[in-house]
Amino acid sequence: MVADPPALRRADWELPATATAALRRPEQAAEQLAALAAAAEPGARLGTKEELRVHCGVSVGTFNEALRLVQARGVVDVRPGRTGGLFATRQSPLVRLGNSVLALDKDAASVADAVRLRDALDPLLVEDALRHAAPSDVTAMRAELDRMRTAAADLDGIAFIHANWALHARIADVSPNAMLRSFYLSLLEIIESHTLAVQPLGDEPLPEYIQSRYDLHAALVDAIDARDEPRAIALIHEHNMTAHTS
Amino acid sequence: MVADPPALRRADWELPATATAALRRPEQAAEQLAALAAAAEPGARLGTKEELRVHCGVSVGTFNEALRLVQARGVVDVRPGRTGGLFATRQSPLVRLGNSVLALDKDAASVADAVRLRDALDPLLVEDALRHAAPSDVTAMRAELDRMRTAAADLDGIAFIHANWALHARIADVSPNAMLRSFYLSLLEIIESHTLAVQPLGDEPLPEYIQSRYDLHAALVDAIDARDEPRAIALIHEHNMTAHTS
DNA sequence: TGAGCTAAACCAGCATGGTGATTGGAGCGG
DNA sequence: CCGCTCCAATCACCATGCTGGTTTAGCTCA
Repeated sequence: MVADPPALRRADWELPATATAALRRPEQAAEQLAALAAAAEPGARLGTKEELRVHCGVSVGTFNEALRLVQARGVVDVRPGRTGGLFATRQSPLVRLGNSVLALDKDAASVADAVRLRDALDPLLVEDALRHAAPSDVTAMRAELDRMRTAAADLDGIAFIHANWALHARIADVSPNAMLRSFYLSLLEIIESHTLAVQPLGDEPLPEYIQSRYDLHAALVDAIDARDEPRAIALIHEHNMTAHTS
Repeated sequence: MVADPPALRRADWELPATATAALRRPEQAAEQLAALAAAAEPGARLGTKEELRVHCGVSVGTFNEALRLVQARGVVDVRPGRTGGLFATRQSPLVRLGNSVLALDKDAASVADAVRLRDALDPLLVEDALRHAAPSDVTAMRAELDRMRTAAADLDGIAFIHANWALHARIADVSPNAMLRSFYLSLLEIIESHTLAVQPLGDEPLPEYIQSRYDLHAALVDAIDARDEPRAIALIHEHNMTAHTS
């Protein structure tokens, strides 16, 4: 039995360039660890750091980096002491959701998809706003409404749509559902980062379109303020039927 | 000017136990880096590894771990070469979404919230299924439907609801919208991990309730198969008005 | 038997020093 | 002026060895 010699030079560890590209060693090791953890029962002991480090074939520092990554992903748990080591963690669905979103390809987030999702979630947020909006929340909404009105008067489409998003964000802020809030706000960001200006649906002239959008949102905030649920729901549906931003 | 001495012993680096708890040094350093990156313009050079390592007051290994973390979060970018170093990155909304979900408190995912979200997304998935379902997809759906029927015949509520979820997952699989798919499937997982059995709405006896749920889903798959959009939409709305699982 | 101590096996940091790749500027010859 | 080579800065790994905390198996002893 020969102890394998230390990998002092790069050639000793750098595997053939084919298909290795772009993935650094810590990430490779992290993948191995994640695979190990996924294959094991939750709570199972995977081994000591040293054992697994050797198994991954990396140095201490690199292994610590890999470990930190999988730990951040909530896939493994490290425990000290005599019976310590690495343990597979039961992955909560929420963590899986986070990771699956992170794993999503960058261009997987088409704006059209995001808009569609946002439209589906809008009614929920309006519902929540109806139920939970405090006076201060409504005040914040009206402030954004003012910005929209100013932008509409200036015919500044860019400012208008930004104020519009801000209003929707204010509405979302009211929801007690953290998941919904977080997701909706991110959708808004996705849309915002790809959208340049307002654009009416069909042939309606822009000033009239902006004005009608403003009126609709003002009515929505009024309905929320008045706790007029049917009206608010109707308005948000109209909102999503007539909007078109690109 | 005195060069500060090496921190050879633990007392040299371990700051007073108050308020430090639970956050390891690599995470602390990662926070510092993230703050730096957030304060800077996207693309700005934050400094060399060595400079920032000293700024964070940690050792090389620890700093590398911190670096790997913020890199995984996509907030910084490390570049080699003479003009290399750390650079602030423009964080994509999708990455922010992923991180915000990961940051969500574990108990933030109440089942009720998840159910509400799922119900809001169901119509979108049915729409997508109507548009994109291939014959093989429908076959898969019918297989789950069979499992539901068997479970219904056995009056096995557990098996029934699992088959039901599997059917919904099949429907979701058809959607070309990766974000929607991913999110919906995770919601299903959240619900699944907290739900024990079917429970009818109101006083309807269980066998009849299960039968009616089966009929509804069977009709839905038929409508998808027949590309009968109005009917499918109507069914999914009925689905979400009458369901109650806990 | 049971309470208490010891020591082994872990992990978390630290420091130092080395090889090799990547990058861009500086200098030089044609 | 252009292209070439060379070099300094910087990163990505590697190896080794140290201090000190935590956990528990196992032993001792009343």
